Amino acid sequence: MDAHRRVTIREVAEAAGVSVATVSKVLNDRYGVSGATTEKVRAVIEELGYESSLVARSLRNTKTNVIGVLVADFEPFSLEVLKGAADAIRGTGYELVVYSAAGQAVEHVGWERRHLTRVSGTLVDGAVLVTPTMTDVTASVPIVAIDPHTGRSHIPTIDSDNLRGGHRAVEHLLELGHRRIAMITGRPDLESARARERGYRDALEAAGIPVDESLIEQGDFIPATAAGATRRLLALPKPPSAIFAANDAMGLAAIEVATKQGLHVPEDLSVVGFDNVPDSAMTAPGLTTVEQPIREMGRRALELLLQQIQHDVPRDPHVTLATRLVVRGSTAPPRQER
Amino acid sequence: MDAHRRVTIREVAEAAGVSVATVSKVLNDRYGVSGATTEKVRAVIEELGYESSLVARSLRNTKTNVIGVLVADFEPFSLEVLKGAADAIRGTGYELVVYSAAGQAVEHVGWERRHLTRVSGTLVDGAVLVTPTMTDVTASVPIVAIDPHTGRSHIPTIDSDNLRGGHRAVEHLLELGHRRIAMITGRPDLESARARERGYRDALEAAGIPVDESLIEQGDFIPATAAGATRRLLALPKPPSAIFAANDAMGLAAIEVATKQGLHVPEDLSVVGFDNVPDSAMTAPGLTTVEQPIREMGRRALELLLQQIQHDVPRDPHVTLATRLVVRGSTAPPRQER
DNA sequence: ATGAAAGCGCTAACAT
DNA sequence: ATGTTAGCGCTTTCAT
Repeated sequence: MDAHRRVTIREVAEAAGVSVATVSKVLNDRYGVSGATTEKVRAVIEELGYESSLVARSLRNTKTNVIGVLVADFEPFSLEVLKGAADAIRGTGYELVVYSAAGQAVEHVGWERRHLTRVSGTLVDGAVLVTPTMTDVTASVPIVAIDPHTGRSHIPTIDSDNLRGGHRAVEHLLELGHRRIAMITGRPDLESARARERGYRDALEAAGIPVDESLIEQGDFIPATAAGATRRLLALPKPPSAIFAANDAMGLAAIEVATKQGLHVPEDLSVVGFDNVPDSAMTAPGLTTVEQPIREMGRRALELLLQQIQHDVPRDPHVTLATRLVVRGSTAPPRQER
Repeated sequence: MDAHRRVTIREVAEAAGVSVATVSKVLNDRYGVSGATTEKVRAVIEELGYESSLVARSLRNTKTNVIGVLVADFEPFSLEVLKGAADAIRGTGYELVVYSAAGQAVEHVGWERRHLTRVSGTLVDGAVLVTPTMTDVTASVPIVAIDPHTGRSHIPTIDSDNLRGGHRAVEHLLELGHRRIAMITGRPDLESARARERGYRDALEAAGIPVDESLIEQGDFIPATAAGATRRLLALPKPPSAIFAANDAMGLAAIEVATKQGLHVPEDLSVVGFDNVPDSAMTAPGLTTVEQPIREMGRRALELLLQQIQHDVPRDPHVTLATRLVVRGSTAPPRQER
């Protein structure tokens, strides 16, 4: 396997009959090397297939031309972010390196601190943290957080408008004529989940409908938990005519439970989700949901990071992107208008 | 931003009143450090938030406990591979680092050689190359290729059974009663595309149907090209009753063209694709297609790599995973059986 | 124009 | 048990 040991700058220097310093100068287009020598060295580099070691170079230099993206795992959200990051980095001359904590102790809160510390200052010129569990991190390079669990903080942050998204979801149900609207909430320790619930409450209050706490169930973003919540809601003396679930997975679970109980969605029960994951379009009926511009979030995070790295301009450090209501078949006016 | 400079082992040593060597020993659980000193050092590490630099450590050590995955870009195929790789790395203690050539000159054939050379020998203990354009790479670490453009080579390879997949697609159409079956082929420079075409030819011959070259159009995996090909096929004096497209994107394009011409799919024309991308399930009618187990390919690649790294067992270096026919609404018996 | 030497942060002999 | 030293591959003064 390792028939070919790594070719080092030393070997290039020896083969070209010059010093390592000279080779380094050629590599980095520094002044002070004659044309003839440059050509000679270039030829040897080509012949030996030499490529400088990213590691050695990083150790010596401050600048590496590498941007790091730190994710807890490769799941739909982070993968979509990566697409956006790739969009934004195209043509910038920077390389993108993604670190996943997947193999290590991911469950440990603070994975991002460990990883960030290991790569910042060496190896990367800046980093994007995807859904970090904490934001009180310090690093020797600029960092940007995407949708941090704890909400905005002192580090630049990209998130989407969960508050208005939640508001819009409920508004849509109100417009259809619903008055008893339940909510299955997300994990209360996550800022995004809390904002969605706030949107729900705000929209009801704006419509002059008092919030009925018995219509609010905690779902923790987990389908199984949401299924139980749905059963309880439907068993209520006065069950809701619509449910707003804090994410699509829970919304789909709610539809499944309702359908199993012989109810028709949307005729007997309307359901709205959040996220717009691919699954939500593939079921019958399609799930009405609030879309987050995840790819755009990745793009913007990278742009913000590059700005900081290149111009060192603080700019607007907190960007909130708009969410968008996607209406599909899971919502309709309630059976009996009043 | 860099209020906090990177904490180095030196600073830890000074703060603890010991030498760097001692700190290093504590970090790596080496013998020869008293309990008291160990505790003292640990405390300082905790207090200063020290984390060893991945770069410096890599430069010094042979082993880094990091696996590299090299992709040309973040697109659906490579992202699915990443999920599989993450599956396989969980609990192994290895970290996953993904390098994307996206920001650089991707179009340049041989991106993988450049990247591999830069990270191998330092920084990673092994690497997975995703759809590399070349496989005559040498590296100082074990490498595994997934679905290389050029087919199998001397390096361990994971691919899927394109030959049998193509065969199965056509077999399905034959079973439905089709006899005039056209094919829109992929990029002829890619081994996977050639294998799919071979499967098509084999299946026809096995059924005793001579291959009609006028029914074979080159589509290059590009929807627009496939659309033109479909038009030509449908304009034939004796048009085909079914089309096998070498990928889903082209299959969907074929359906679109046929529908625009007033034909009904599958009544007037059956279409089979290849890949089973999410889109193929979301259209009406759903596209019958051949599924590649992409995630599984990522998983197996990582397993194969770890085997090589850990036990150095060559094992079976070429793994071909089975493809699977997914029947949806785009195929049916031809209108007039003969 | 070229090279010798120092040092980036770390580990591993080899002293002591 | 602890420290001293050399060196991983590279860049960058500073001499020559």
